[in-house]
Amino acid sequence: MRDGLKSGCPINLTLEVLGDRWSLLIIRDMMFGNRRHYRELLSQSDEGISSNILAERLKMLVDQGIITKADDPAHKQKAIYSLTEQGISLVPVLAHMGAWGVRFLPVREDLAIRAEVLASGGPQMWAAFMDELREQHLGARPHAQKKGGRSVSEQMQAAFEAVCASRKGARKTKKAGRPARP
Amino acid sequence: MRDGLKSGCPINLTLEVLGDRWSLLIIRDMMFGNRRHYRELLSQSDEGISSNILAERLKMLVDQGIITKADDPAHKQKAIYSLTEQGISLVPVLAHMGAWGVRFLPVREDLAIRAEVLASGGPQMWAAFMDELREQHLGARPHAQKKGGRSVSEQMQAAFEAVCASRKGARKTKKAGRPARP
DNA sequence: CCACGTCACTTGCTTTGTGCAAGTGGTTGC
DNA sequence: GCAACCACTTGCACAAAGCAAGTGACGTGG
Repeated sequence: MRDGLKSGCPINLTLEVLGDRWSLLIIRDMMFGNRRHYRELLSQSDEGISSNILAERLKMLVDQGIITKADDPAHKQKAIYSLTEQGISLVPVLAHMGAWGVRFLPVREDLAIRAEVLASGGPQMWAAFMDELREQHLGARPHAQKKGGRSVSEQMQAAFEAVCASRKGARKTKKAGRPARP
Repeated sequence: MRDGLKSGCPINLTLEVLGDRWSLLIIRDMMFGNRRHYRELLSQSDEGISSNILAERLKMLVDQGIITKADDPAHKQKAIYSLTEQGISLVPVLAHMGAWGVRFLPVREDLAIRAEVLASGGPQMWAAFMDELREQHLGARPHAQKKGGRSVSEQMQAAFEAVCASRKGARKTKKAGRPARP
């Protein structure tokens, strides 16, 4: 079953590519954490991926056309991994998975805030975020106005820091006037 | 990995529940193929799940609150599995995964048509489909008008049969389309 | 009322995949 | 020149997947 496909069903094929414990976490880190190097993905991962698994998955994701690998011009032994359009197209999938996790699973508040922001922003915000990713990963030109001058990543980051601050201050005013999820 | 959570990130938690090769396929069959019994899930699966894996995953999905198990009143030795609201909430995730697969992977035309219909219908159609699932699985009352009198499952089924018919023109039916119960 | 098929699983065993620790050879900064 | 760093690779233990066969409760026809 290495390349022997169990069936041509789109959901099955998607699962054969991404249906393991690590691939989507790597993509998540590249998308939301802006990790572009092997070492960053290895040591800044919240879940502690091991080096052989990371190497194998990166290779597989490159083979599948979900990411690309390029030399870092600033550092000969480093490689830069970038999302392709195919990888960027996973934003809605990850957004929905995050929203589902936030709603039904015991998530940690600070780690959930990005998913909440993204979920509450809806498809419009996802599209804006995908444009930002195209800029960062594909070198595309920005073609959409940023709402209020803040990028989606900045909004997520700000919300994250706000939650961290309010957690630290135990009983601080909640700054976000963001609509709570249903 | 047994119960030890790697992190409280919503995407990671979702993957710990659903990030294996079979769970989402079982849910897909329950959603789109209306398989409600162990035997149906076992023998009508396109991918050929084995009995022990199916039994284990069903137990896990029940534990996670994604499905429920009940006695079949018509047949004492049968059990009926139903999606919970938590399971039904996976419709958008599956819809996006299907759409992604259709766009980027070598799907088989006839198996992809349902995903295409659902993707083109957008969030509105997903909501309608979720209402139909609430009827079938939770015994909820229909509370939305069906567009043109056709349910979403009927629309998907009709599109599937249309594709099968046009393929049959080219000689043979490979994988006989088994009609899902309406 | 009993033989036989069906039901939802279990069990035993082999094959495959995953995860950790340690190691590799090349590169960079001092 | 050499220690630290880089992206991996190797070896080995263990967990999960897969297959075949088995289990006992149940249902059905004669």
